[in-house]
Amino acid sequence: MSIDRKALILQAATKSFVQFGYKATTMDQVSKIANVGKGTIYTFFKTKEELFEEILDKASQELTSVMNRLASEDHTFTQKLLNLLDSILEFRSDHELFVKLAQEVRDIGTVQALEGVKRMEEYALDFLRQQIERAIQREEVKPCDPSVVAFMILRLYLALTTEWNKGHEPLDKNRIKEHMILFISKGILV
Amino acid sequence: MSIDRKALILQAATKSFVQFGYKATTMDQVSKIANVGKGTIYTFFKTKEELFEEILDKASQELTSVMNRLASEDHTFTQKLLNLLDSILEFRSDHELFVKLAQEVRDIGTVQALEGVKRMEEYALDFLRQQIERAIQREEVKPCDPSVVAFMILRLYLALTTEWNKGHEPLDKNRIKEHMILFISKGILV
DNA sequence: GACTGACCAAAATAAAAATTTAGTCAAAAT
DNA sequence: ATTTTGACTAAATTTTTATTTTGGTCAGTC
Repeated sequence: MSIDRKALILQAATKSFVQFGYKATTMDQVSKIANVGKGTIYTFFKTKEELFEEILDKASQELTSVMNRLASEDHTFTQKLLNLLDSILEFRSDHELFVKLAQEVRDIGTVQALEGVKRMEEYALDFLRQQIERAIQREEVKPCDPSVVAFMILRLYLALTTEWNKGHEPLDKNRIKEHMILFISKGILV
Repeated sequence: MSIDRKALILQAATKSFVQFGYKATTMDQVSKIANVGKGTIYTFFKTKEELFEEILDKASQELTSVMNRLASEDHTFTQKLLNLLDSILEFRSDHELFVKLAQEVRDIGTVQALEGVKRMEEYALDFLRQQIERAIQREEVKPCDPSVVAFMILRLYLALTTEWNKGHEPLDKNRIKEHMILFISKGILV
C-alpha cells in the first residue's frame, strides 16, 4: 500500500492555513508542502473551499469531542468552564487557526475566513449556552439570558487571549483563567 | 458683534464626524453645513486633523467631567459603575462618535479614526483602573490586576453595546446594565 | 488507473489615468 | 483695516486599464 496522500494533503493544508490564513494559502504551495502533484489534491477535494471545510470540520469535531467529554463529567459549572479553558489554552492548534482566521477577517476581510470564524464561534456559543441553560435548571447559575451570557463569556475569553495582546505583553494561561473565573463565578466584589 | 463662526464650525464638524466618520467628512461639506466659506475654517483650525482633535478634546472633557462628578460621590463601586453606565447609555453623543470611529477603523482603517478611538479608550481605561485601585484599597473589590480588570469591563461594555448588534437585535439599556452588573458585582453563580 | 504539471480562464494585483479634496490666497465684503 | 470668501493648486484618492497570479483541468506519464 502506498502512502496516504489524503492525510498528507490535509496535514500540509492545515499547516498552511494556520500559518498564512485562507487566502495566502495557494494550492500550488499545499501540493509542494505535501510533496504531491497539484492534480492529486483535486482527486480528494473538489475545490479549495472544500479542503478548507474539511479542516474546519475536523477542528469542530475535536472541539465538540472535548466539550462533550467535559460536559458529561460530574462537575460544577465553574469546574467545567475551568477545564474547558484549560483544554483550549493547552492544545492551541484549533485556537491558533481561529486566531489566524480572525486576523485575516480584520485585515483583508476574506469571506471564507469569515465563514470559518463564524462557524467556530457558533459551535462555542452553542455549547456554552447549553451548559448555562442546564446550570440554571440545576440552580447552579442565576436566572439570566443564556445566549447573552454565553456571548459575554466568549467575548471575555477573546478579549484576554487576543485583544489584550495588541497593546500589552500577553497574559499567561493562569492569569487568563484566574481573571475569567473572577468575573464569571464570583464577581470582583469582596 | 457677529455670529460665533467658530462655534458654528465645531457644531457642523461634530455632526459630520458622527454621521460620516473622519474620512468621509470633507472640509467643503463642513463649510456648507456651517454656512461659512471654506477659508474661514482655516482661520480657526490649521488643518482638518486639528479640527478633529479639538472635537475629541471636547468629548474627552465631557467624559472626564461626568466621570469626576461620579467618582467624587460617596457611593459603592457598583453604584458608581451603574451611574457611569447610565450616563454613557443615556447621553449617547460621545458614545456615537466613538462607535462611528470604531466602525471606520474596522472598515477602512483610517489612521486618525484609530487615534481617536485609542484616545477615548485610554481615557475610559484610565478612569476605570483608578476607581478599581481605590476600591481595592477600600477592600470593596478583591485584590486583582486593575489594568486587566478595567480592560475586561470595557470589552464587556463594547461587546454588549456594539458587537452583539452585528448578529442580534440590540439589547435595551436595562438589559445591558443588568448583565454588566451580573458579571462584575456578583458573578453569575447562585 | 493513480498521479502529474503545463495550461487556461478568472481572479487578484499593480500601474496609469482621472477625479476629488485639503489647504492657499488674491479679491470682495464688512 | 480686518474678516470672509471661493476659485485655484498640489497631493491624495478613486477609477480604469494592463499585468501577474492562482484555482482548477486534462492530456500525457509512470
